[in-house]
Amino acid sequence: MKFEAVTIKDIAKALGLSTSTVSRALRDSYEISPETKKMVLEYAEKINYHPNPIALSLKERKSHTIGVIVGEIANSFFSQTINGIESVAQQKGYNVIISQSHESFEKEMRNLHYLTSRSIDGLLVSVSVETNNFDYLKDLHSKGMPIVFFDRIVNEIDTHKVIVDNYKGAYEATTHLIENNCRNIAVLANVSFLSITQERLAGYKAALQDAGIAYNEQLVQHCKPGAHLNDEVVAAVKNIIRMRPTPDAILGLSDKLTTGCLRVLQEEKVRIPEDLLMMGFSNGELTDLLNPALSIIKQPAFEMGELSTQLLLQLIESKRPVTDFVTKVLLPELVIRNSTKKKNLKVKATAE
Amino acid sequence: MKFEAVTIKDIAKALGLSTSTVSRALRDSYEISPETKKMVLEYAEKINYHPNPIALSLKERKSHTIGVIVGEIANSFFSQTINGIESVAQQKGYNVIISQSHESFEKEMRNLHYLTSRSIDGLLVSVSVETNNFDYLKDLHSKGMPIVFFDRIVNEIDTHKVIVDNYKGAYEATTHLIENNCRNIAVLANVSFLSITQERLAGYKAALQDAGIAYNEQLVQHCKPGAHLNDEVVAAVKNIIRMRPTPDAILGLSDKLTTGCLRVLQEEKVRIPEDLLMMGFSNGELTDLLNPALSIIKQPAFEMGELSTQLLLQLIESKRPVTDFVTKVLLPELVIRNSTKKKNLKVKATAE
DNA sequence: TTGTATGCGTTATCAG
DNA sequence: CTGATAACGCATACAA
Repeated sequence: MKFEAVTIKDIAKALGLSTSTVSRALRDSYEISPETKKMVLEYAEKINYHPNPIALSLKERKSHTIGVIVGEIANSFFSQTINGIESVAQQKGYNVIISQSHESFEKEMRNLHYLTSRSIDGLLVSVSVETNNFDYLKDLHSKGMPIVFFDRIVNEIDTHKVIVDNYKGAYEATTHLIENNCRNIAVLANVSFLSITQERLAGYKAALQDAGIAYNEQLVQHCKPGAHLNDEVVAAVKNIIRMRPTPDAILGLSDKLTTGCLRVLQEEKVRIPEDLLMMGFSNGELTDLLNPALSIIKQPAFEMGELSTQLLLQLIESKRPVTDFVTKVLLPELVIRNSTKKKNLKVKATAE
Repeated sequence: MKFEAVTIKDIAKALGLSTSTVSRALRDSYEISPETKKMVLEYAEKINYHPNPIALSLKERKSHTIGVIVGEIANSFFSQTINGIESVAQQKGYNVIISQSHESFEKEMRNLHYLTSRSIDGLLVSVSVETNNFDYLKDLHSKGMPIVFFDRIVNEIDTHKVIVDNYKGAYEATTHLIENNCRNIAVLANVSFLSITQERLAGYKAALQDAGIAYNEQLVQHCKPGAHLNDEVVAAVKNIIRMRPTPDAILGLSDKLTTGCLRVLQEEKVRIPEDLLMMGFSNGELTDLLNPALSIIKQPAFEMGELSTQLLLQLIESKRPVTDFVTKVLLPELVIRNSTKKKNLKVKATAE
């Protein structure tokens, strides 16, 4: 009464052939006569035969499954990335197991253990905001597990990486604010050991420098991730709006920070763009519904998912060990809205 | 050089035992001497043995994998549901394969075929907005595939179902609008064959009736799903705001419809609550950032995911065929904000 | 208490 | 061209 029962053996028995002949016929082997092939194929079709993927996995020592570690599915950036991952994976016959770190290092480790114990063929990783120790990943990688990092990468591990040009995104956003006469641009950042924090901060600094504005460390507020992120953001934004002289703009360096900031500003009745300008990294669908409209730096999340998966599958399926690892850099899209009082201009996202 | 190589055989060889003894020792069988057990367990631990889940699957004829079919991961409601699903599944040692219908019947069918060909143990389904034909699902179910429906259920198939009390949610929201002196309440609905549409519409009608307000069919705008949903919403909302007498409120019967409506209202410069009141079903995180704040009916998505998964695993693991199927009804949470000029009151979500 | 043999579904390696 | 057999890693019925 169990759901699937039809195997190669059934076909063999019904047709008076051996299992090997059937197997070969199904795989369209050259050593099978056209008539036999036709017969087998037709019968298989008729009784709706499908090879058992588990048996195949056991034989091939491949699970056709890749593991994905992200912060949170509910984060728009990640759900868009996952769309990209699934579209490529499914097309190539791979399963995807997603696990969320919820931005906790401990949970990330647990997931990593879980995934590797489930015999996955490869790993797609965006490390949690909290992750500061890469020993386990290093160990995994050195043992031969194919890994591709995306977005929040681990520089110390030599493998394929896919990132957004965070430097450029932050540089352009900052420049845009400067062109709108901002001189005191405050920054809301994550902890500084995260690759994306470093890159975005570097872009910010470079833009200031190129405009001849001195960098003021006081203006950069770091928020520790984790359960208390919200509190951290509240405190940070309050710090910013109480500074003297009052900053004339805020730059949010991540999705969560940007929306968190908006929330606080709204509560504190600070108006955009009347009281200050704001730009931020964000992939949320609703940001364009926010009033006042917020200018954002949007990441090509879907493309990032696609590209990472392509690279990973390539790694998995390559016969020889790969040594020439690449780092792909995607361009973010600057979406300028009326909050910065300029007419709309878009920079399309393209792969480099 | 492959990643995982250590098997029961390795342990057996190293310890001079047979594989069956090792297997039994690892499974803590009563017929193995304590000393042997200890020895095996310690050695297994030492060389970091993990049973090969694929071999187990082949043996047990179980993949320990469940398939999930949802509309879109990027939809907050679904991503929250998936969180619930994964938390239960992972805890019980099950993998989750997610596939998105993107609200297309054809894609849903493709995914269904894909999933069943991957030998999954059970299926968690929320049918796409477009799905009008349940033959394949019926067939699958009749062949013994454990299925649990959640949110958008298929009434004709007799199995466990988990839904939100859509009737009540819509009833209370409508009542709330009526208490705020609305008499002409327009509705933005999905196609009428969807279970959730029917239930929510029924709640709306009942609330009108209980308040002695005549039901006016003209006020209900149905939007066809799919690629042109956005256009449909634009047209529907324009219809609504051009009606005479102008409706004094709009009720959005789904997440997409609600945010879509807000978008159009904003473009058309219709203000909430000055020009009309609005309430809607929504699970988006950002809705509380919207200005003016929108009162919403929020679904207990996480709990729904947890509960559905528990029921499914129960179905999968039960020895005898199950016949006493249940339909669990969860309560939505009404979040009233200042857009409807009443003080905040919350109805907590609880399982029934 | 432990070992031997078998099978889960498939393919690869030999024989014929 | 086709068939028999072994193997993938594990659990278990049966023997010892």
